[in-house]
Amino acid sequence: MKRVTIRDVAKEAGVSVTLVSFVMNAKRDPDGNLDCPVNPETAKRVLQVAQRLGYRRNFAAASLRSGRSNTIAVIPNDISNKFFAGISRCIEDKAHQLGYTVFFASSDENAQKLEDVLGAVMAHNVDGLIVAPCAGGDAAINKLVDAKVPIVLLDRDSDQIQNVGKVLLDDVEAGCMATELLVNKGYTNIEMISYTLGISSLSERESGYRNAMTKHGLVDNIRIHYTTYGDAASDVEKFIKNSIDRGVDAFFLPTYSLSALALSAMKKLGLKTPDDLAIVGFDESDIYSLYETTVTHIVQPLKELGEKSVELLTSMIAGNPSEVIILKPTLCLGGSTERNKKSL
Amino acid sequence: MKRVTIRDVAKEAGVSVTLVSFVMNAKRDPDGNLDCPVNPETAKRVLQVAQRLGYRRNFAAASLRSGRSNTIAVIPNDISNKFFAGISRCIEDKAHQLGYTVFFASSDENAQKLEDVLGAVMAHNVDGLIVAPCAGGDAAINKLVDAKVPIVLLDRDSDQIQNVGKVLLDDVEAGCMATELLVNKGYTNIEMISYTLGISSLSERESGYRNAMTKHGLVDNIRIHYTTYGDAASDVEKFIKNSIDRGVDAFFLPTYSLSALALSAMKKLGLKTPDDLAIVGFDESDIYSLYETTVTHIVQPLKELGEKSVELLTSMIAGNPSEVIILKPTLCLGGSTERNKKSL
DNA sequence: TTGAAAGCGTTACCAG
DNA sequence: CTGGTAACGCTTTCAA
Repeated sequence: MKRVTIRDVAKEAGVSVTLVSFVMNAKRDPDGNLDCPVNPETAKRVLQVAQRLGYRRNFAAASLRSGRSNTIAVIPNDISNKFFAGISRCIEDKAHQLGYTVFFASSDENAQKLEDVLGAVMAHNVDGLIVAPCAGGDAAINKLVDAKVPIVLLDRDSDQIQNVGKVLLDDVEAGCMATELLVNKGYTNIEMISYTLGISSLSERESGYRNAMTKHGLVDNIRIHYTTYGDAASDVEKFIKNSIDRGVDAFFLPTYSLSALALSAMKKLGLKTPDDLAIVGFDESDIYSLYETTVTHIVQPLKELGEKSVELLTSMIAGNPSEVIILKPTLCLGGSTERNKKSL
Repeated sequence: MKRVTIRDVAKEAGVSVTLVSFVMNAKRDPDGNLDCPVNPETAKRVLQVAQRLGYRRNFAAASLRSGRSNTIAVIPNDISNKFFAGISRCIEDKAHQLGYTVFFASSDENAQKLEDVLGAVMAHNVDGLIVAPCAGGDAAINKLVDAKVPIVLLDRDSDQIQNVGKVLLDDVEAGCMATELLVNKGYTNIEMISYTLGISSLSERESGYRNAMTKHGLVDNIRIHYTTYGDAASDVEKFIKNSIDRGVDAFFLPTYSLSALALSAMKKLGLKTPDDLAIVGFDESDIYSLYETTVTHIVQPLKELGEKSVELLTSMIAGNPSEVIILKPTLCLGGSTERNKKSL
């Protein structure tokens, strides 16, 4: 079961390896014709022979020679988290469609691990990277930027990193949207819980919250509680418990995990939404519709985020300049922000 | 910014490329010493030079020459679904730890797409595959088995595929466990909803249900409703609605998505668990603890499934024989099966 | 313990 | 339009 090489095809078709290489690399133009300097007759014969022999290009050899690998790497903090799992699927589909195969590796919000996996994927000659930078990871990423590796930052920005493509959510708008909805529904004592992760998406959602509160004359009520992944479960419960005594009437949770923890804490504490506390959550999940009262939440355009990042990256790989793409969040209304109404 | 090659290192260290290659491929033995036929002094010098020059192996070249790539591919039906997203993370961590980089690609329960992505990853010389076979995908997988590609079947079995490793859940036991719990709690009119997917995990969970019902003299109450991904939402609601009239008192849902749909339908229909209907769901999710009544569910050992599959695959890549590993599910009790009790 | 040299399968370059 | 041939960077004999 020896591997069929370009040489076997060439011999069988009675042409040179060069011809075969041309044909195999040719793209079909809109008319379905091969776009290469080869006699169509010959090309067709080569194609048939290749098909018959079961030839498949050896990417390792092609990569070694050409420097390109038709491979990209996607590095989120955790591929199993809801947001990235969804987006990864969109990335994968788009990449496959464009002829790329994709490596996935999680950085774990850990700069050292990020550097590790960057090293690992670069050793495989990936043509480009889609990365969600974690705190402290700027240096490692910049090293690759300097080495001219095409990179797209996804979901998180970093002003320490220049000359890369960016596909981001308008996080300020997201925070603003959530807060203003609450204000418009009559809530005033609105607080927020966030992680001390040092990533742009969170800090911008916080800015959005602050801006909106300030704009509506609620600057004195601004309060953001901070926690970490490890302590989140107990911290969130504590924050919520204490807040009730202080007369807080609404919480904005800027990530899915914080939203789930908040709902869980409320259930445990016997608090109801919206009666005891209004809630605006983040990202999509079954829990928002299955919770006793449906939960209002901010929705990110996953499909677009994923597809745009692949499109931008491949465009950069092809030599085009980097771009910054900012996508808009949308709001999905639930009962958790409907003051004085019992909702579905 | 030219790439540092083994030659550069050799020249700089004043040794031959062979030596450098030896050193770079040597594994550290338990004492931390390099396990290769090279003078320790020389080895150390080479290592230092490599470090200083920032050398990193070019896997494309290594792969071309050696036939190995230090790459594996993981092909679930959908990397964004809850179960596979979780397991992918475990696979990724273990693979990284063993020095492998991993491609992910979804088959979409589509035999043609499976064949596509198999072709794509094989062209990249992956050393082995972890696959969750979809209906009709046996032929494509068998072609690779015949080509001696090490393969581990994960989560789903197929008796059409021989000579591969397998890491599976004891799905019969899972179905049995769920059913017997319900029987022991006093439920007798227990039904099940499943997909017509033609995959082993589902059909074995059905067998478990049937076995348990039969064993407890409830053979006449056996009833499995079938649906498809596309129609699931409306079908599940219909099944549940009709079942109430027939006096059904419990449902076993053998996947996460069916569980979520069932809970959603019940909410919509104003049915309560366990009062109107007892529920046993599948896989882990926040919804089971956040639902009005906590939901009893079957838990798969994700971490073990992921890690074992990587360990088995790498062992097979190293030339060891294939194995079949069957892991046991566990039960997580909630209020949804507590007849006549109002639970947390 | 060390080194020279032969490829691995492609693509890129240069001729015809 | 077509074909020869030299790399690409590494691993792997084989010899010293």
